[in-house]
Amino acid sequence: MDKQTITIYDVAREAGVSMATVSRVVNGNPNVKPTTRKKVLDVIDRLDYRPNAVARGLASKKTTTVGVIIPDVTNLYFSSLARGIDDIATMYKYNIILANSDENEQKEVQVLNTLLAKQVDGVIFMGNKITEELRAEFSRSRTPVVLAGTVDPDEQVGSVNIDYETATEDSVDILVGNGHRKIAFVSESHDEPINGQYRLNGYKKALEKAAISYDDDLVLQSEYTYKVGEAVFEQLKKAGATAAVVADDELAVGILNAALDRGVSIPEDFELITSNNSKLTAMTRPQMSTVVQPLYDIGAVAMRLLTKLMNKEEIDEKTVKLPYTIDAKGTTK
Amino acid sequence: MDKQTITIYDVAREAGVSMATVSRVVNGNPNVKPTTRKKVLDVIDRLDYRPNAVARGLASKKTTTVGVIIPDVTNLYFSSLARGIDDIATMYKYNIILANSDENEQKEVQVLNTLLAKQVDGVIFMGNKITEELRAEFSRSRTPVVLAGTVDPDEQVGSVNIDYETATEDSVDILVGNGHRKIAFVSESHDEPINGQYRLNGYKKALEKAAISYDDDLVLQSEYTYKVGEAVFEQLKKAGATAAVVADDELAVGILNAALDRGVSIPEDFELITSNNSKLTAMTRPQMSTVVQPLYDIGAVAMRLLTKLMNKEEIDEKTVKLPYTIDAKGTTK
DNA sequence: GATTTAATTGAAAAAGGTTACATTTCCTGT
DNA sequence: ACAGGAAATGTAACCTTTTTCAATTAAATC
Repeated sequence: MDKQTITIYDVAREAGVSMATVSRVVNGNPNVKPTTRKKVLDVIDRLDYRPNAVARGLASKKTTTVGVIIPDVTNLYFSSLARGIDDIATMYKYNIILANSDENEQKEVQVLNTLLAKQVDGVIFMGNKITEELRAEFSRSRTPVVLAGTVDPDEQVGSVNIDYETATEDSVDILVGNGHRKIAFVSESHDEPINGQYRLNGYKKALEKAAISYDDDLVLQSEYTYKVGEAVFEQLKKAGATAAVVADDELAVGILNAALDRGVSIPEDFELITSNNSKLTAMTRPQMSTVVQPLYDIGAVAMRLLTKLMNKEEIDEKTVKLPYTIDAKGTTK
Repeated sequence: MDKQTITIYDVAREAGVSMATVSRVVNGNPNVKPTTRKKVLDVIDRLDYRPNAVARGLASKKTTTVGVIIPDVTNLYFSSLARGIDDIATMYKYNIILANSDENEQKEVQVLNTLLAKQVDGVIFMGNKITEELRAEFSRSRTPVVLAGTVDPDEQVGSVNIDYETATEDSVDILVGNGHRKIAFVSESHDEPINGQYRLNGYKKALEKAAISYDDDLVLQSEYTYKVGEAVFEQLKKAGATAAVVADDELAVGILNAALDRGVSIPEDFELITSNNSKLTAMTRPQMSTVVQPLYDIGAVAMRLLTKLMNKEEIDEKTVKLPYTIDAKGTTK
């Protein structure tokens, strides 16, 4: 019934040339006489021929599609990265297959496998921990992978991020400078190197510099959601914290609001620095002081790096660290 | 060098059967003798064979991939829909190609075309206005399309949304009930039927019921971003508005903060009802009163509807309206 | 044990392109 | 006018599956 899809054969026949020639003009191959090109182009236009990307992908072994594994599109941190990724992907004529993983290791592996089955030309992974299984899949397939906003201590694959350690150190420095001695550090699980290794290290270093002894009660592991803010704030108060560095904006807003709802003045009674500079940080009152990560750029650069990898271009540095700043807004003095 | 990709041929040879048989066991076709199945399965396991989805797509004319056109992943309204879409897609073994359109008509058409070229089995479109060109592409291709959070007055394609007209009417009713006579309506362009037709109608109806005459100065068209909130609020004050119904959460937060920053008490001096119930509405102080749209569900139901369409199942109703409620929180009395 | 009938399996034709290689056409110089 | 090389075009193999249809094998019937 819908046999009306017209193929390269039809064009070739109508134009009186071989399909190879049609293929050439479609792909912009210069080895075609201008008059022939015009003739073919006219037929393509008349027949409204649209090349079948699947067939093309099979024949050329390139799908111009990259897989993007994201914990949750609904999280502004990740969606900002994703936006950067997609824009650059579009610029280089790639499409994005986006898959939510919920940071669930099983889902991650499964999703990666279906992406590879679909023959994506590359993969951008956002998450936190690179499990052994994941790493194994990465190297088993010859498909290039770039991590965005994610670190792999082993540096096996490409990655783009910031220096989380010094960013956290800088944040704590500010709070120390404002006179705090009971500074909390709130992040997701320390199993994730980005938290348990880099950020925590930065936190410890800053404490050390200030000769403040490390207090386990001030280091909290919590999921990154708005609603746990209340509970976290309670814990912070119980531990006697007077300031906190928080690794996620949404969580930070939860903590901020929990404080405000309890009549705590911010930044007078409690100071807060968050880590991502997603849109949210400007939307609270007071506005949140934050590490300014170039979110969009992290995504964009990751995608750009991936294009190079897919092109087998020479790469000077597989791991790129983008600069960050710290924007002291309303939640710090 | 990477000729190590093993195909169905390799499996067939190793297992001593034809590729047809391998294909059958891979696809769970019951017409295979159990012993043969086991034999093939063993080889598949040993060789770690993974079917090539592209070849499969070419042969079967099904890619188990759907295209999703989204204005901006970074907007919580849309990303919430997207999350619903992806979850249901995953449930039905589909993947999502996500493409940002920026609500740019040209981009929309272009993106749709590349999605169709990639032979997606279906398309979910989020946007606002369905241009003629877009509609033409929709019907030219035989690919099923479902609109999510988007209306097509012509109801040519499937769509899932809420009743924007009554939702807006209800919102205005509340403000009227609170004694307001100068109620503003702020949305994006009225060229989009969802605003210019449905919401505006609801707004007018409510005014009429309350015998309030329509005042053009109280009806603003603005882009949906946080940063224009300031300017919009200024306009609202100038027009003498004492309350507003806003069609987008991010914009509403902008307006709210602009008011607060100017020392306007909310809801005492100014009331505000927003429209999407994205996460944001809970994050402001005061929390925003809002139309509660089942965002995730709109996406989920849209995707579910699309699976039916792709399956050529009988559909009772191509247009589904999900229920909404109104949650009067802190920005209304 | 011969026939039917049903269950398995295989051969080969798609599916719609790309591309290496062969062939033909076109120029240029002599 | 013709060799020689470049440019343009065509031929056909290939990419990896699915799927139709025919062929084979096994099971069932009397």
